[in-house]
Amino acid sequence: MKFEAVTIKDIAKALGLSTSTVSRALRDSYEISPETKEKVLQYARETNYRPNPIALSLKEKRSSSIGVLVSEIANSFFSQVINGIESVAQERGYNVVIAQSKESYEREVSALNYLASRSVDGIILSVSAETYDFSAISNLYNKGMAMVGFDRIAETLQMHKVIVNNKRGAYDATSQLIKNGFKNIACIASSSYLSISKERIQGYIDALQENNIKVNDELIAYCAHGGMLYDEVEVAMKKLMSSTKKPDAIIACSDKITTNAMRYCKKEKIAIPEKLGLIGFSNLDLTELLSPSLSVVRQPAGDMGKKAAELLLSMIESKRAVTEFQTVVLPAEIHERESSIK
Amino acid sequence: MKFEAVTIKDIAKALGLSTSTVSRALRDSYEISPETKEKVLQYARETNYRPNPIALSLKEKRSSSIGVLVSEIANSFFSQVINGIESVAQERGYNVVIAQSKESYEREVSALNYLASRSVDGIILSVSAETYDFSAISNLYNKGMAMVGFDRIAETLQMHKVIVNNKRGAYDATSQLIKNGFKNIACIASSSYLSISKERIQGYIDALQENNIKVNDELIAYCAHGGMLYDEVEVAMKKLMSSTKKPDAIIACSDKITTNAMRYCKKEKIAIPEKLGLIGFSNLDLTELLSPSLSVVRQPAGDMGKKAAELLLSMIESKRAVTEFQTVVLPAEIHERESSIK
DNA sequence: ATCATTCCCGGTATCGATTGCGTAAAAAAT
DNA sequence: ATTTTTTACGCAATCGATACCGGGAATGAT
Repeated sequence: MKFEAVTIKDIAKALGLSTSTVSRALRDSYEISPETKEKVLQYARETNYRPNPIALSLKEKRSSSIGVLVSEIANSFFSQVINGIESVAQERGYNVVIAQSKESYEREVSALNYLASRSVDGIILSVSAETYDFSAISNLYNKGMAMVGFDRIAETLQMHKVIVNNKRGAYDATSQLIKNGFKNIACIASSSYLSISKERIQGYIDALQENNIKVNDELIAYCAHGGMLYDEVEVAMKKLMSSTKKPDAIIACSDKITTNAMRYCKKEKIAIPEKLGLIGFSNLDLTELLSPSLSVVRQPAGDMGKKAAELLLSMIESKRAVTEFQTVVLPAEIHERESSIK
Repeated sequence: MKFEAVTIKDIAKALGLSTSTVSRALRDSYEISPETKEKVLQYARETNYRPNPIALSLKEKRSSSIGVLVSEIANSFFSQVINGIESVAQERGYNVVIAQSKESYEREVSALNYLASRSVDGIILSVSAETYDFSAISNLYNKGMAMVGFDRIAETLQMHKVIVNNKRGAYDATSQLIKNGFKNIACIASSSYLSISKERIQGYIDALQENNIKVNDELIAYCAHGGMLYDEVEVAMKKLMSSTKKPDAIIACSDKITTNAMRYCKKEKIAIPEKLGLIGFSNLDLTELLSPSLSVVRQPAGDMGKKAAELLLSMIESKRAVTEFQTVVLPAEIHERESSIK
């Protein structure tokens, strides 16, 4: 048995009316007599009639759905963002279609094409760690697809963006390590291509310079896959820990990097914070239960998702082309716990 | 500017052919001459033609999309399940539409109607903690909507189901606490309505009885919202800790309950495992970094999602009605760490 | 040269809902 | 009683793609 919904045609046939009359009755048109309206409405209620959204989409050339492209759903930050997006979308009658890039440029491009070919009305995306060529995105964008970027954004593209104050977050985190007596602070970032990496590293550098600490390139490491793989974080940690001036603290620039760095320390029995201070960007909601409790820079992920969805829907629903682009910058929260206090 | 894709009509007009010819050429019909085919295919490639899935959906009466209904996306277990579902769906040309119940029966029903009205071809769902009336689900199911349940299933409904061996998982976890010398073991479960609660409690009881420990109802607590709210877990913990025979260990039956119980202990300075042993169901991927490292029963969430998606797609794509229903039971993994070892 | 067959392709209905236009019947105006 | 207006509804096109049916032209057969 196949799921078959009641159509306007069924109602028309049952009541001996034409489909146009039924349609107009349902939309409460003045051209329909009160008695006919009542009959139609009652029958529609009884049969639990719902307009077929696919037929509507075809007619209206819009699908009332938005695509979300992230590197990985099973990542607390992204799932919190999706949570925010979904709440706004649901409220406004849109559904959310999700796709993952798994930090692969290739998968990102195919996911974009997939979403476009699935006729979503707009796309909210955070680029993969491998992405430095934004032409696939800009092509789609230039064809008129509504798009909003968040977190990892394509800097060169003119579009609405939702980010946190990454530089400030990293600056505050680094300053805090300095204030707590750490002298030789290293930084592990995601892929060097990413906007967030650049901004966070800049915040780190600014804090060092403001405290008259020389910036040492040897103490900056990158993870090409955004820390998704434990191994790349281990490599980065090994490199840092074997540098000529061994660091006494680390600022980690993403969720996965932070936790994988912690894993490495546990494995190598490096005491945190005694031997190595640690603070990292993270949206896990139990960092205070870690051992030691973890100091984090937290992004307001839910709010970011909500804001991105609102921007996208306003673009989709605006009559004329959008020419002014907003970059919404939300504040990052710092939670100082044990891991960054000597 | 609105996103406008190339249609079959555009191709027909450009090449001076009819839409039917173009359609057939694209589908490589024998009725079309090789020259015409080549012209059409080339033009389609140049213009990056993609068939409009909405038009196809309307014609074929299927949308090539599946709905997923979970209580909360931002929950590691569910996001891992969705991850698995998405990987299978993507591969088979389906997209995934997500909806959340937030543990509310009302939201669950409206989300179900929403998904059905959005013309998904099938639904994968895990019921909310509030749900004990499965009529909304069975109504939809009886109308012919393909559905697969996972984790929290509707026991009375005849449908494909994917679960873990909950009884065994809880049995093993409890046995382990007993083996480690805990004498007075309490259990905190989700809502008493849920299949998983019943099964896990049964596993707990079986383990106690097998070890000749009297089951004490005072030591079984429930969380109506599945532990989603910290407060309900705190209430449960307080109740347990003030019972006549104060427990020396706890088995927690969901992700949120486990971590919130740990939060409570931290807040109340109850030493784990010295004062209170703890083991819980959880799919967080950093439980080994917690303080103390947390003993968990872990569900193979990704595999559950994959299996559920495969079952659903086979249902959707099968010609005839499905009459034999599978219940796939995957093993739960036990990870013994510090929190359950005295 | 005439008829039949094959090859290629176009016309049109269909899916469900909306909407501009046309129109019969009833009501109102003259 | 005739004309005009209003009421209340149906017809048909539309959105994009597919598929059944039908038909013109070229080829082959007789």
